[in-house]
Parts: sequence; structure tokens; C-alpha cells
Amino acid sequence: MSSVPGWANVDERRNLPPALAVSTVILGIRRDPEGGPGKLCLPLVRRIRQPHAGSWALPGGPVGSRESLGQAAGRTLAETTGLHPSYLEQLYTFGDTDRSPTHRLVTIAYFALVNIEEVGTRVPDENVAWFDVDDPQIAEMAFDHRKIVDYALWRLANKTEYGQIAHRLLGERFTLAQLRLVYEAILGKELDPANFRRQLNNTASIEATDEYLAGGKHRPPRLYRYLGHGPDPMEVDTSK
Amino acid sequence: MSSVPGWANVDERRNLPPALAVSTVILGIRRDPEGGPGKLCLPLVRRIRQPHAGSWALPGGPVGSRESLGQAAGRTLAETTGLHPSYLEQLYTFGDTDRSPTHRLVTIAYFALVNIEEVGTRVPDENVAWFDVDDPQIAEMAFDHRKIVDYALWRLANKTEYGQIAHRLLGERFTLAQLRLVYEAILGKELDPANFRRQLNNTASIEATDEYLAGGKHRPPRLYRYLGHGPDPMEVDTSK
DNA sequence: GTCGTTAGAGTCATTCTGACATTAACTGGA
DNA sequence: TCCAGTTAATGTCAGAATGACTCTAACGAC
Repeated sequence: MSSVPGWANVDERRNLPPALAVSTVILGIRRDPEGGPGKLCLPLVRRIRQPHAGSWALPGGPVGSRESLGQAAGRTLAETTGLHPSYLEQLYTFGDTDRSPTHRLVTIAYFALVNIEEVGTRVPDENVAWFDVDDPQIAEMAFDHRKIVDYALWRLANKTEYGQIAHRLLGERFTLAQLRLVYEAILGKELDPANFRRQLNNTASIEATDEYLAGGKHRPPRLYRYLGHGPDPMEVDTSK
Repeated sequence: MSSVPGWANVDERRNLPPALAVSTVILGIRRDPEGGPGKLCLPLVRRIRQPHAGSWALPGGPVGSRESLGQAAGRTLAETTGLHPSYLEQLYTFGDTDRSPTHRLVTIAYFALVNIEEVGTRVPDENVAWFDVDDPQIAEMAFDHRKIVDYALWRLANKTEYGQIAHRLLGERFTLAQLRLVYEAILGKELDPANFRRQLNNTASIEATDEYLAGGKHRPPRLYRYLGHGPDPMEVDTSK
């Protein structure tokens, strides 16, 4: 077991308590102006301090002693990006001993979704930026954060219940075409509009309203809304 | 915010670092001698020290400074119960501020499966015991451990991929009837043997061997084996 | 009005599912 | 040895779900 130059010796930090932090992968869909399939994207913050100064990292920070883990995730997200996500779910806890070169770091990662209207907005300064998830600029990230993002994408694709997820990404009312674009962005393939409509009508998780989306060039589509019911008992309440 | 008698004042522990621990929900299936549907059960340890002395708790313990979280879960499980599970997956991290009356406690909960042959065995002393998950004796448990068990059961029932789970509960070779009993125990309902066989043949996740289970009174059933491939990239490697 | 576009409903062949019947292979007792 | 009883494994069939496709309705642009 050799000592790496510039790294604290492992034995020196043997009896230090581990640092507890939260990080949040917050995904949104970037609209395609031409109406094509949207792309999943997320905000990242540039690290100011060592280690990994200058690299892009997930928004997050240390856990306060009098806040729950979910509260810490929401607080640090608001402080660094100004975003208040409508969906927050614990993703995974990363605690390998070599995650940070300077100390033992245990990070509880959270997974959030942001309404499509807020994507790209609320950027407080040049140290916060939105990236498409497949942007080559973020092929490498600070710490093991790229691994965290990849796991969040895997979890999203393997969700059995997309209903509430799509609803969180879109907001209160949405058209079936918008909803279909969300599913297509997550699944990475095109879906037949007619069959998509039929399947949603069978599962009674969304409801037609008597409103229509005005302003388009063509026939106005009907607006739908999601009938709540979260199946995961561990979803974080962000209603406050 | 009043002070509870016998509890440390919240302000007194404000600046103490949080204690990091792991706990493991390790589920097995208890065979029904009459061949009926098996029952999910798990080993628990009786707490010796305060708080919650005398109550049943999940096996676990503090995280060492030079071990990963998964290693800590496997080590504490072996130390307290002698079990070496073949499947170990991170479940959830519990970090509410009121989990323990004496200090801020953050627990990374793990979820393990034990082979049916080991259920009820390896009980080192009277402070370790196996319980059916619906045993009224464990309707209440130490800390928030009952909540952790319930969440593990929810996750198990909501898994999309039962293949590898069933395989971990049963061992290397198994008959289709045994596999069906595992599915029935998890899903809580009976399945048609013929349709069950047909579905498994379509998904090529198990393979027929040319061996048969001898010793029964009737026609010997063919043995099958599971073709590996874990879909969850965060499953813990217990092969060491 | 017509044309182009999108919303939304309908058609049909294929596949999947649940329920049930049938045949095969073994043990134990008459 | 033959038969009854039990379990393993396969087959059948109607109804449901699915994928690919067509058809009609409703809008704006011209």
C-alpha cells in the first residue's frame, strides 16, 4: 500500500470521522425548438476549491447536524442553483474509501426532476451551467460524480412507473404529445402516437381536462393532468 | 421544542459528528414441510446496550474508516449472525435527526438474500433468532428498524427482475416448482405451473440441465440453473 | 374555399396471458 | 405385476394486449 504524492497518507486519516455530504442529480428535458425529441440535461457547478478545482461537479454540500438528509439535498440545491425541484428521491450512498484524495467522504446522492419550464434558467453565475447528459465536456467530472450521473440515468430508464416522473418534468397540465416526448427521451426510442394514447387510457393514471392548448398553428391538443399516487414510500416530500 | 426525559438535549449534540452505521435486512424463505408456499423470514439480534436494550434489531454496526460501506455490511453481518449472503444490495440511507435518542445516527441499510439451506441455521447464541416477517413479536423493533424491514419487503415485491433474486435464494440448481414457490412467496399469490414454465422458457434467463432431482416419491423433476447477468450496476460483489 | 399539419379514433394481424385439459414418469400398495 | 395416486411437463383455446397502419376531425395559412 503505497502513498500517492499529494494525497494524504491513508493512515493519517484513520481515526478522523467521515465527512457526510449530499449531492443531487437533477434532470430536466431541454425542448427541441423543431419539436424533435427533447434531451435530458442537468445543471452542474464548477468547483472552486481543491480537490478537483475547476472540474464540474454535482450541486451539493455537507449535511447539517439538525437537518434530515433530504432537507440537506434540497437546501444545498437551492443555495447553489436556485432550483426548487418538484421531485426528490434518494438515489444511492457512495462511501468507498478512495472517493476523495484528502479525506474519507460519504455522499448520499439524490435524484431530482425539474420542470421543463425551468431548464436553463436560474443560473446565478458563470460557475453554474446546464449540460446535456451526453455532452463530451462532462465525460469526466469531479470525484466519482460521473458514475453517480450514469447510475441516475440507469435508474430513470428502469423505472416501472413513469407516470409521476413525466408529470414532474412537465408540470400540472400537458398534452399527450408532450408526454410522449418525455417517454421517448427516457426510453431513447420513438413511440407510436396512437398506441401511446391507447395505453394511457387503459391505465387510469391521467385524466383528460376540458381545456385545450391554444396558440399553435394547427389543431389545438387537449390538455391532460396526472392523477397522483406515488408508489415509492421513500419519496421525499418537497411540498414543505 | 421540549426536552424529553432521559434523552440528550438536542443542542448538546449539535456539533458532534454523526455516527455512521450499517444495518442489513437479510431475507430467506422458510420451507413449508407440507410443500405449501414458503414464508419470508429474517434473523434479528437482541440489543444488549441502551438505547432500546432488549429489543430486536437488524444485524449491523459502525462503519470502519478503511472499509467500504458494502464491506462493512458484510463484515457486521458475519460477526453477528455468521451468515455470508450471496446477494447484497444497498437499500436506503436513513438519516432523520430523531432516529436515536442519544446521538445523530445515519444508517446505510443493506438488503441481502440468504440461501434457503441456511435459513434457521448458524445461530450463535440466544441473542440471535429468526422471525417470519409477519410475526407479531417483531411488529415493533428497535430504532426505526421496522420501517427498514417494511421498505425492504416493498422493494422486493416491486423488483422487475426476479430471476437473480430467486436464484440467490435457492442456490445453484433448482427445480421449476421450487422457483415457482419463491415467486409465490414474494408476490403473495399462487401461480399456474404451466404458464409459469412457459414464461420462463421465453425469457432465456434460466437453462435446463440434464440432471433430475432424485429421491422424491413421484416423477423426478428436471433441474435448472440461472444464467447470470445482474441488471443493477450497484449490486455489491460478495465474491471477494 | 383548399392545402398542409397535427389531434385523435379505428382496424387488423400477431403475440401474450390465464384457465384448463392432457400426457408422461415415478412410487407404493394390492 | 398391475393399478391407483401423485407430480412433471406439454398442449389447447379464448380473451387481452401489442405493434403497425389507416382514416377522420380540427385547426391555421393562403
